[in-house]
Amino acid sequence: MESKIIQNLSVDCVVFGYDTNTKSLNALLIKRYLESEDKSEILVDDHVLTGYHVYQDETLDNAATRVLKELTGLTQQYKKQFKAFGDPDRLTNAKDLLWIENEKFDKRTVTIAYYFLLKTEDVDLKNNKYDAKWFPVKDLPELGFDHKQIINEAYGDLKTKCLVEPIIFELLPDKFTINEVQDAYQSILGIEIDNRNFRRKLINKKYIIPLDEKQFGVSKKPAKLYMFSKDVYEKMFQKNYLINI
Amino acid sequence: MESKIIQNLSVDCVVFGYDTNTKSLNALLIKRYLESEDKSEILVDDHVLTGYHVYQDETLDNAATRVLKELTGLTQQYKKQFKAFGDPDRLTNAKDLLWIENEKFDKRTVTIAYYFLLKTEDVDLKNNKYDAKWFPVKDLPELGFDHKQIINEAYGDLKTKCLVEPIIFELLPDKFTINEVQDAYQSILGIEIDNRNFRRKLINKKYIIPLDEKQFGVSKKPAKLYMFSKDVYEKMFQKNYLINI
DNA sequence: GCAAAAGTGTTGGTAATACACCCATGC
DNA sequence: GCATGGGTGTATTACCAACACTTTTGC
Repeated sequence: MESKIIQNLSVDCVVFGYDTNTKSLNALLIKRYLESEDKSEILVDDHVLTGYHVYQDETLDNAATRVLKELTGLTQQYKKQFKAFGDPDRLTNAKDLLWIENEKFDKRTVTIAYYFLLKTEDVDLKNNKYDAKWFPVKDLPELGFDHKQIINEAYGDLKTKCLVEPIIFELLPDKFTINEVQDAYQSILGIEIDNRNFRRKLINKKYIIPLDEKQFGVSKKPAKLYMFSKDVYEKMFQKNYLINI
Repeated sequence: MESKIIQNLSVDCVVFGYDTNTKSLNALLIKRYLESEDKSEILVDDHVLTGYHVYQDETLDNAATRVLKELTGLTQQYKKQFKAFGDPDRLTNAKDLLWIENEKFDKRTVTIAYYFLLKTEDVDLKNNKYDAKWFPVKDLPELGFDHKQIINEAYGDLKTKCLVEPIIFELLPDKFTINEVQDAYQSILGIEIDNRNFRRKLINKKYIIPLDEKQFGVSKKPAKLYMFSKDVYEKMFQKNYLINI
């Protein structure tokens, strides 16, 4: 027995994928395309986030996880519910109205927005049934609904959060070099960091574990690899209560 | 013409009020009371957050502001939308079901939860039409629905946020003493802070403005008063990008 | 004059910043 | 052997943490 969907409630997923090679934070978007009935005219041709209605018997978190799995096959990624978007006019520009009419959902739909953190390379886009593609967060295409706003707010939340929580490691491979971490911070925050100071700071953390391994297959001097220990991190931060206003 | 409500969507407001005298962070709760038809039996007698359904033509933020105004008369308080709660079973314990039947709203209602920060003394509870009362966050009464969870998550968010943003001043009067700030931090975070270090730290901030005024009407040595300048604060923090993981 | 809370200084350690060159490797 | 990115050290300054007594006031 299929469960029914809640007409006026959806989840939307901002899927952030970081690409270590291009040093770019990307968002995964799907195509929205609609022709007129006689196919003479393109009515809608832009991109949107993946999302879907919430089922009657489903939690919000599960709905988001389901949508992510449907899109990427992945299930265990870092997930955060970061905001609900529910303005009465959030779906009411001309293209959106056409689309809604076609898809038959409620003009006043509230969406619970999540973002996911993962590595671009973890998603196989070949044969993706939604024709999903990565777009740099700093160079987004035309977006339907209020999805540009949703992505930008998610990005803002991510920037704030990565200053105080070690979520940068969700965006990097399990084994990484110090410079890769630095590049990720620089790219995401749009700042420059002094390499010597950054190395010292990171290497001194007990939860940054040096490995007896180096990169291979790189065309220059291979760098030492490290990993992040969530266990060590969490044990340390029973205490950390530093007021920093 | 009255606008229609959205049956399965509500906002709930965690109204935090800090009491400078008792040094207690409180939440404002209203009574939920229901008798059986013959009045022989009390069916429901506990407390809940204030909340209400969202109207069709209303933003989520406006719904929350409306609910706060209805309850307290206040309109300009610090407000944060912090999470949506939408588990299918969030309103399904026995008392909640009785209540829902009586009030005729949807068992599967998603609520967008906000918290507000203000001073206990700003709210006049005399003649409050909802019979609202303050309860210390650390000593909550029996609560209906999932409202204990909502309050606790709001409190958690507040604790995190007051470490990195100057929202503590939303909870204090415009003119405050250094010790009042310290007391507020200690009470909210449940920590002890060294008074000398704390004073030095705070007084050195350019956005903590010393006033040519002292307390009066206190029964011991009156303390110097300060105020917080949001303008100065915001001008400073164009830059502050310190990674602190 | 006394109870209560306000207010005050120093030291040692830790962490942030600023800054420029050598090194190891693959090709 | 050379181009590329990896890796290194020091001095200065700023902030944090620990710690106990004196001062001012209202009563």
